[in-house]
Amino acid sequence: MGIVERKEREKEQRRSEIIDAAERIFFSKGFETATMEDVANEAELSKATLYLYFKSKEDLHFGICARGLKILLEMFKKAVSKGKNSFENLVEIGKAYMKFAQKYNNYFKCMMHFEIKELQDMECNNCLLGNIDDCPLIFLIRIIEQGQTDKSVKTGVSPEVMGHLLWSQTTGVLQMVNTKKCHLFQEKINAEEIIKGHFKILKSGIKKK
Amino acid sequence: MGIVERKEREKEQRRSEIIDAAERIFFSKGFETATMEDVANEAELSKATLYLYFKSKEDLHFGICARGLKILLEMFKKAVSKGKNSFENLVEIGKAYMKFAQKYNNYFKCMMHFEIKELQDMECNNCLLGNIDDCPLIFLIRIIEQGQTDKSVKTGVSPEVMGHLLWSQTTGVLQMVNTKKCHLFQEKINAEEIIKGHFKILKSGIKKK
DNA sequence: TATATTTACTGACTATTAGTCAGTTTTTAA
DNA sequence: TTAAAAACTGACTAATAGTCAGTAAATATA
Repeated sequence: MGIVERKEREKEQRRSEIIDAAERIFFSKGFETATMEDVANEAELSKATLYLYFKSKEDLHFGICARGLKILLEMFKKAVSKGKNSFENLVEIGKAYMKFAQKYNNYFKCMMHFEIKELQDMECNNCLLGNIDDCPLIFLIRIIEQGQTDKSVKTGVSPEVMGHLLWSQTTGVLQMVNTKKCHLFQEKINAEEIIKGHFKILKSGIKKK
Repeated sequence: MGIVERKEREKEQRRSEIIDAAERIFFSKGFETATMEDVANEAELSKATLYLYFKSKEDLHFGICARGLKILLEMFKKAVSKGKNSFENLVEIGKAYMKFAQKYNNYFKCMMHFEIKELQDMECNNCLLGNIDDCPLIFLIRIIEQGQTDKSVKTGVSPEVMGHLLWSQTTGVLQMVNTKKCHLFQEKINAEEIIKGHFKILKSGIKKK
């Protein structure tokens, strides 16, 4: 009977509408300041209803992050069709991550904010990435594997280690650029320049030849 | 009259005792979970008294961070006496940061946690580093300047940009290693290896020659 | 069609905690 | 000895995450 399916669809729909509302509220007011009551009003539901769909504010926060990760993974997938070889694909992935942090900077901030929190409820106690099967980091590692196979990427560091490194280094840079704008302005440093420099360093290192 | 000086000393002392108590509580219970009441009990003062010394929980949190930054700067200063030239000093500074994040991982976490928060009270709305005159990042930039002068460090990227980059890249890596232990274990990756790889990449880049 | 059951939802509640303030105690000055 | 200033606190408020008993709506059953 199709009623069960329809109900499931509607349930998923509600869940999605709540995340929509949460995004509008969280993105405009900030995660700390926004309240579940705010989200409930925005979603035209009672607060208690939110708790039928999300077990905590944290869980709702994670719901938004999951969307962000999905977008990011799609961008990574598109990026790898651009390069001539795996090394260039890595560069493209880097650019994609950069673009994501700019274009979807609300999602990016959301994810950073979630990562650093002392999580209470989540099974996997400390890792956003670990909660998503098909995650950008795993995808990145696969490309590095390919690159080491087709000899376009340096060996000597395992794909897992290199993947975690590129990911965390780039995340660190984007975090600085995205969340510390005022500091950069004080120092009269331009975000573009930072990111250009990041790729430059990653490619050729800091020691003068 | 020495009474004024003594009073000032005692006031500073109290402030310091409160931070001591806050560290014990925050480090053991976590920043979110720990309450001002907990800190007050630990400091054997009333909660209201805490607010005579710190204008908010955030401000107290910042008090702990400031201690961490002070320790880190001292470690940076010690580190630069080790290398033969400025390039090697940079490597030593990197190692020092790494050691700091391990040995004083409570302070490190505290600082990361503070950085990501949506700050309300602080004058400089978004930057921990901007609140400290004599900060590790500025120190790092000075060493890069020296390195570019004595030709041991590559030019082409300004000291400010390179400093921000090395800082944020390394922070990103340490953040991953320090706050996502469980994820690393799942992937069977060792923290040492990550950090070794980080320096390797920073020095020579990722592209196979 | 009438009734029972399951599902979706909510108003009113509790518990917790950051931050405040009027007032007390202690120390210093006159 | 008394007045003034400084250090401190108990008892409070306001805000908000999370709960729960109960209502309303949709679906299944007879």
